[in-house]
Amino acid sequence: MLDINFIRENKKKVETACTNKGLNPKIVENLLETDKKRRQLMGTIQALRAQRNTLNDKLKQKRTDELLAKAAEQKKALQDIEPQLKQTEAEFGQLMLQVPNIPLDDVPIGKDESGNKKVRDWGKKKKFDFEPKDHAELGINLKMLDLERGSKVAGFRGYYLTNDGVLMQNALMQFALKKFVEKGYTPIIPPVITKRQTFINSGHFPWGESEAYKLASDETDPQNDYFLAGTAEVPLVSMYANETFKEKDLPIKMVGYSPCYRREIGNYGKDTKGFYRVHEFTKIEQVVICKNDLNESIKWHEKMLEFSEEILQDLGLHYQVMLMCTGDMGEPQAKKYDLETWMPGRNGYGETGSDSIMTDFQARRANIKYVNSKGETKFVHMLNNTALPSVRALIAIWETYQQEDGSIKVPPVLVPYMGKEVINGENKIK
RNA sequence: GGAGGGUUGGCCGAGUGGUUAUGGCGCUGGUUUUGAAAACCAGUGAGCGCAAGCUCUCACAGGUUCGAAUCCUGUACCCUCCGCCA
Repeated sequence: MLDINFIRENKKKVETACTNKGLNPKIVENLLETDKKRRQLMGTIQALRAQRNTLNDKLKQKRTDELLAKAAEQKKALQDIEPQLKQTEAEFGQLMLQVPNIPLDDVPIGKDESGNKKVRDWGKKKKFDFEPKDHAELGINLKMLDLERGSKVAGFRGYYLTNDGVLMQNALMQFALKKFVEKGYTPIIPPVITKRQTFINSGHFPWGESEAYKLASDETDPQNDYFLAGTAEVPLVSMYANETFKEKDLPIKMVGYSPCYRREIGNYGKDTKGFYRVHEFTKIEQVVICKNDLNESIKWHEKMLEFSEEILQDLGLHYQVMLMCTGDMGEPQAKKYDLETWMPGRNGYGETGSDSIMTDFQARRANIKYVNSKGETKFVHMLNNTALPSVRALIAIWETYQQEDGSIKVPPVLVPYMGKEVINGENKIK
């Protein structure tokens, strides 16, 4: 959420942000009209309430029938107009939630992924002197993946991960967690069954509601609806909702470990081969809370990216860093990098992470503040970045580390976590 | 599932229908000091307004009342106990 004062003073800028992010800029006009109406109603009601309070002061001292009659009249006048304000404020609140964050100045303007800019890459595309297989074939041959039974039981995009697939996923998660704990992050397993407000706080709602699995519904109050989070970012952003930090306690560095649930409703028929795009996976996610200072946010944004790159480098995976353009970055973000890892089976890159500056957009929604050294209360800045996702990391590793005999070499950093150096379909560990 | 008790400002905590929501801690500014601490003075929820000032705010949402932190109803959450349970 943006500051309404900022929107009033920077109407053009906000409209441009809407246009560049592919949203209808008309919402800004609607919002400002509703805001005007709301403030007029507030003025009228304030005057009426002032009159009422004066009357009540008099009544307190002396009760007369005349005063009581006047007071009853006052009450009626207020009762006539108050529902209008209530309605207008509800509309205002809904419109405020639809205004996106403003992209930073160095974000390229573009409609879709073709507008993204490559920042750098690391490593090289793996060359094979034999015909390489894709992850599905490798996984099935080596008894790590069962897609047929997965879809029998869980439907389209269902999968069973088995044997060394399980060991490698756990190895990856533990490897990444340990790295972030060493860097001073607090490891957290958050709840992923969370309330509607949690998704609004993180900025996933209203835009992404159809992407989340809805669990329970309370017809009397939509605030009591429960959804499954698609990333640990959702519960981590709200962990400190409605709380106020002291500046000396910042930054807060969290590394979440959670399952992730995604309906993939807008991606029907996309990436149907193997288990590249699935409804459930696990992920290690970084969330940082820092003070309200853009330079501080930018510093953390780069640092968080570096940490995620370090993991891919340790795993020996070739990747590229992309700076997302306005049309491909999502409504709540101010700037976003995607990390794309080389996957030989796709003969292309696949997204394995995204690193975002949220400025105070989430903090306003979640009401997370801090008191600075001057005693002023401000909204915090928040950032998030994937540390490592399970499924797509497995794909990149299997495909990159496959050998001519059909086996897969375990990346050296994972050997201590897996207890073996080669995956060859035998279910044995050292 | 059942019974009871709670939710007040950055934090603690008083307030059971009627001035301006006690008090303390912390924080900010000032006085004093070589500097600091201590002490003392002032400020310290939000909005509107140049200002005087006005309005809102006691978990959230309704209701009763001329008037609600206070009474009633619903919801969320926390605590204690009973039952069930991996």
